[in-house]
Amino acid sequence: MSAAVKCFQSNESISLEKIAEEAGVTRRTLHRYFENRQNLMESCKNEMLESCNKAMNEAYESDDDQIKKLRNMLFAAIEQGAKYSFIKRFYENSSFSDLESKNEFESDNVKTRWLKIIKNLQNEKRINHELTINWIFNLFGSIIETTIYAVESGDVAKNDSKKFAWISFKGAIGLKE
Amino acid sequence: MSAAVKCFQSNESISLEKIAEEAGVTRRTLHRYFENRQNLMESCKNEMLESCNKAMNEAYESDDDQIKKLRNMLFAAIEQGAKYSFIKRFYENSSFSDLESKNEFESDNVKTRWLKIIKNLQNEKRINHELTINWIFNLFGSIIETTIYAVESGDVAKNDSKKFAWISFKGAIGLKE
DNA sequence: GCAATATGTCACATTATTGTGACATATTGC
DNA sequence: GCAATATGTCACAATAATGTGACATATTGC
Repeated sequence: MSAAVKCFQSNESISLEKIAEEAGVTRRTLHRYFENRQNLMESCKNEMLESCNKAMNEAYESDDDQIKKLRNMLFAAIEQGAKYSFIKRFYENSSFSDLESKNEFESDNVKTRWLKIIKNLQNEKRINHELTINWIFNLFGSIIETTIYAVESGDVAKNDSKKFAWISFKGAIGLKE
Repeated sequence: MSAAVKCFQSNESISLEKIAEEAGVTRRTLHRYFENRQNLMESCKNEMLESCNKAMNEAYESDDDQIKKLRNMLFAAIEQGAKYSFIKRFYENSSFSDLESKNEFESDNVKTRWLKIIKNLQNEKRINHELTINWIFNLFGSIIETTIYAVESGDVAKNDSKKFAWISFKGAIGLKE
């Protein structure tokens, strides 16, 4: 599955042959574990979603301070790397949209927690009042993806990446610490 | 070509049949103008690149103030919409990478101008000194794409979008006006 | 209206991908 | 070591996408 996620990253309609090769098995073996492409994607989705949710929930619970919760959720998502990118594209890309949606409950839980933080900060006038929550949500995801891409492509040193992401996200929403 | 760009947006390996349908012609007609998929992509790339370069160069020249130049370049890119997204993915996505690279000179010109602004602002200590130029470059592209996506998906009102993008980009790089 | 050009329709060969069956060969657990 | 399980190899059918030729039908420019 991680081979598949890696492959889907580069090209969403990559052949199963390539995925099998990346995984170090034959296509025949791949077919033994996953009936078809749809099924493989579904499995990847469920696995990666679970992993992302777990990481972000742990990040949420890692601290009592709201801003540290938020920062740690950002860091957790970045650390998920390809898994996060896969899930993100899943929920916004039409070509993935013919798959069923399970695990929504858990995912909603993460999103609900995240939204609660942002709403609180907004009420406390600690973030720019001109921006909408929807915008901030998109921005959050976008900065995560940018960070993952920047590290993966070698544009930015891995050590710097999380720091940069947090500085930029804070600034982008005008967060006063 | 605009039909193709629109289609490639949703799914990079969409069938030529679908593209023809979107364009309101037969696949046979599509084949009369473009030898093959590669050729169609190449043509799209050249057309969209020219359009983006033109818009961003005009934006650069639209004002004498550096910050307004930068802001207008951001706005111009956002207005390019699908064209910009296509070009952006072109230069970062491996699945596009088997195409030739023409028009690089013009593109470099835009990038050179953009970099000059950022370097100046950095020298004048008007942007966050912790961030690298590479990071800022990635961020710039990322905020543009987020904006285009947010408008297209209806998450953010078209009127607000450019304002949000500028507020967020300014904040993300710590720009002091 | 007529010639030139553009597009549509249909048929066809080619190719890549997919999914599966049958059987051989590794690999594992005990 | 031996049985059970996992994987590999090969063959094959089914499908979808692609590119092209031949000819019919619109559409355009003058």
